Amino acid sequence: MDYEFQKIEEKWQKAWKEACLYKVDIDFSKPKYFVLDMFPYPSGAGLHVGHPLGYIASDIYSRYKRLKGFNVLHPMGYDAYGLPAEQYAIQTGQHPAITTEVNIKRYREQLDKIGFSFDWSREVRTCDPKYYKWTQWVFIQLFKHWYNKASQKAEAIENLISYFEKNGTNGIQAHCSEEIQFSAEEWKSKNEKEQQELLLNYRLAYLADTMVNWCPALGTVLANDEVKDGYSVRGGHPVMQKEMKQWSLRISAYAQRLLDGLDKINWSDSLKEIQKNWIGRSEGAEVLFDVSNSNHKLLIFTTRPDTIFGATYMVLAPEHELVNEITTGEYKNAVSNYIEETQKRTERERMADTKKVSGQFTGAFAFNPFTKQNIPIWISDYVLAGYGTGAIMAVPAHDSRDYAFAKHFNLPIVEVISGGDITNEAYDSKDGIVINSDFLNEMPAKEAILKINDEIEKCGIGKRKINYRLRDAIFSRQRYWGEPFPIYYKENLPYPLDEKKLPLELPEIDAYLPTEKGEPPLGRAKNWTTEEGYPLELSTMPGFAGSSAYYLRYMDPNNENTLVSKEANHYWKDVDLYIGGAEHATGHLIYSRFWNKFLFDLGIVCEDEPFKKLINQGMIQGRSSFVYRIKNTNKFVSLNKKEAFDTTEIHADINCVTNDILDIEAFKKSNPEYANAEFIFDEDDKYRCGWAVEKMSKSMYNVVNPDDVIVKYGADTLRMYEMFLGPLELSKPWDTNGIDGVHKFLKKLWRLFYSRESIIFTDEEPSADELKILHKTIKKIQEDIENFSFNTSVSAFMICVNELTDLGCHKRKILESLLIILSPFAPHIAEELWSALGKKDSICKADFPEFNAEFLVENSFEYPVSFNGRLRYKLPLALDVPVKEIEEIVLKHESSQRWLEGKAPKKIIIVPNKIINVVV
RNA sequence: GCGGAUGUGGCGUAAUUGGUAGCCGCGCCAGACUUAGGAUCUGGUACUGUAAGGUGUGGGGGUUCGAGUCCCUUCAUCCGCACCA
Repeated sequence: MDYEFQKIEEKWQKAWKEACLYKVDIDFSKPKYFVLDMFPYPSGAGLHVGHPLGYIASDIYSRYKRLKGFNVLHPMGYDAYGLPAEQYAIQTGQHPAITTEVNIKRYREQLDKIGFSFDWSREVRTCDPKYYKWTQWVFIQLFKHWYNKASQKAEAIENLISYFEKNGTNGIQAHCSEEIQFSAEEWKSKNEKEQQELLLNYRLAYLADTMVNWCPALGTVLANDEVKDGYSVRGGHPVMQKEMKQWSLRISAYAQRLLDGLDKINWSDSLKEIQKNWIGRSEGAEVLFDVSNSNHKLLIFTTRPDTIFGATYMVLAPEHELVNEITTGEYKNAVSNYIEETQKRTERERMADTKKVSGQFTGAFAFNPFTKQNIPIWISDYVLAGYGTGAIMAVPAHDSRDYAFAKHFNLPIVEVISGGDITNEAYDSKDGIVINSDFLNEMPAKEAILKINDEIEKCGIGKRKINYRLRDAIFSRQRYWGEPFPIYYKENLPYPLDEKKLPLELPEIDAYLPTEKGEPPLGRAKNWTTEEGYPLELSTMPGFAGSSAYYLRYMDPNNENTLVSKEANHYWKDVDLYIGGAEHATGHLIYSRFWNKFLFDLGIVCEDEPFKKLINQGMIQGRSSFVYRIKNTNKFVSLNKKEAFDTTEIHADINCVTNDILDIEAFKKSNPEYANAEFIFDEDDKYRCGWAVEKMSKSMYNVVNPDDVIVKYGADTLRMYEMFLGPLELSKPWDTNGIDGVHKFLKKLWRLFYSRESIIFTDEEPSADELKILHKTIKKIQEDIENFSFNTSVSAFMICVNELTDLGCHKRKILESLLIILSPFAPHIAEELWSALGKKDSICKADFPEFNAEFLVENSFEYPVSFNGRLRYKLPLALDVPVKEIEEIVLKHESSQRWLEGKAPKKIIIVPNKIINVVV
């Protein structure tokens, strides 16, 4: 009887589906466990072998947890809105919903073949109105709430309104776009429109003019994390800065909580670090500088108030609102020229030459409140409008950027912290003693910061301030294929739709392009208004909208009355294990933490962090193969001989290559260009290819499709080989050649149950050796799974099966346990052999075997005996030999004589049951 | 520039957390069986040397009886951020 994986896998996949084996419900008799995968965007290319890596790992863990008695929620769905489907629609006229449907179907087929234990009854799709109803609903809640810094949580906008009615802004601690002040009377005297406008300053979802990353080629706005080096991440189109009225989410209100929350969650250090940097907290002070001969004051932010005596000039961002007002007559032209020039430069150009110093004096001076000196005010694009206050006090002696600027424009440099050599470079460090600074002199810099902050606050010229780099998230996209905003406009002001009207469904349009007026595609929709005739918002939501709360929807996917019921949320609580790629560090993973915290404030969810533990799986890279064509010929030379020729390296399709040997016939057929190719072979008449590890992609001809692997080796082999490749978190190249080893292992396992003719297991009692092998493996597998070290589990299984084969063990008591611990990794073969043992119920319902340490007890130990740390021979001894006696045995041992050379040893180290080391 | 991660055979990797470096698998070499096969099985395989031995975990230094593991330093690769005051 042979291992017919195709038949077996088909049979059990069907049986599991019919039995709804993986369907879960709330069950208070069992502890819950929620294992989540980052749901895929169903692209047209289908899955390649790298995509399921994380899914396999999470599936193994889910299956393991079930065997351990947990009620495991392990759902899957699709992040179905997105640019590629829309780009495809623009090109072909095909509705993106159709493309998406087709792609989802293909993904599902591929996923099903791998034998995952997903509860598909809970599937979500972000483009499904039943699903995005709740995305829209959360948006309305964000619109209807503001952030109270006093209570540190989101509160209903009605509370803010009644506060304004009583006190105006007096004493309010609200997170807002702009600090504004008005009295209760002023508030009450405003009309509806004016009040609504003011409220946008506080709402957590608000409409405002913002500088956005505009991508003309895609016709839309992009979030910061969707732009890299001035180009769009998707498509690589140029991105420019543009001011537009856009929806934003006030995520900055949650900056501190997002930072604090990182300490409570079990994520990798690198990922936490990325989020910390992205949030970018910095502690400092805001200080007001008077502009000389004027009533204007300049507010600056600094993290080094201790160096204020060294502030010899000031710099404003070119976009700073006071630039025009303070610039003196004779400098007006020069200043406006400079501003014009910086605006012309794209973001990318600005980043490309950060070393180039540029700036312009405004003619104005500011008064340094401590040195009592008038210092010149400059503008320069090295100061960013979007950070802090858009203005700085420049301390050239202790800030490298200020230093470069001062040197370039010949501005004074005054040393105020000792420890560096400011004739050469700025001394940026906080290690040093304050000098030239009046009452701060002789203090360590760190101490001086506290002292000067007190002084600044005492004088009323400023206050301590914490700044965050985290910007509010721009939430509008001028696109078709996304969630419509549940917003209509009355007198040009936004109002939320009645929640009972949700979902607001995406309308049909005649073309997936902007209108002639330059409106977004929804401008083409007919009757895109409320029943009363008010126009609806034309933008749609961005990609991260639908993924921000999907894990909550899985808890209660069909609930039509609420996002997630209290009952479901209190049972499933949060995601215990989340597996996905690190590329979402500053996008999805920060937005969904924000949404979750907001929903937590509203009492809708009971945990304030959504993902307790998170693992980033590494990327699977491609292993490309190369052939070497001699220039100007159609002749290819083998790797070993290529040095003698002038060659061009060309990607060969990896389907034509086995163990780096080129299949000549297949290669000739792979491209008409090669049909008549000639070859220079190695001595053994083989053509050897070169290789390199590269991204897996069509253009490199190195894509491996899981379907092909499954046809040839089966899903169980694929699953185990993906794990066998190496540690989950690491990137590693895929090399199909290695898969044989794993496949052979499964065949060898099969041989423990079946001979060529028949089933051969026995009911004999297991021997001590067999029990030892089994329990050693149980222990190892359990530890490995809990540490997510799946690669070492696979080799432990191989060792176990090798050893049992050597002992000729076919005993039921051993094999049963082995199958259970293997079943998370290779569920099909485990289920098949389980039923062959006569079991009626699925192996998924078995209990993970208890490890029993008694079976591992040894009665002797083979000591490695070292001389000066070098292993020389081995000495088997009983476990209970006393140290004193071991010493004697070692010294008398004939092998020792050679290394002692007649001398007495200086020292003998004996670690019982570990090692013996003789120091000579 | 700042922050994070990773460096071990020809390749993917392992090492009980300071105690026998190279487990498991690929590849390679040799052999067995055989309708010579991309099947199966057996043995070998870090480097060097005929051998005894010597060398060896990116490089250099240190702590220790003992270091892949700890400390200092340096190099390389990858990832993130980047004029963030």
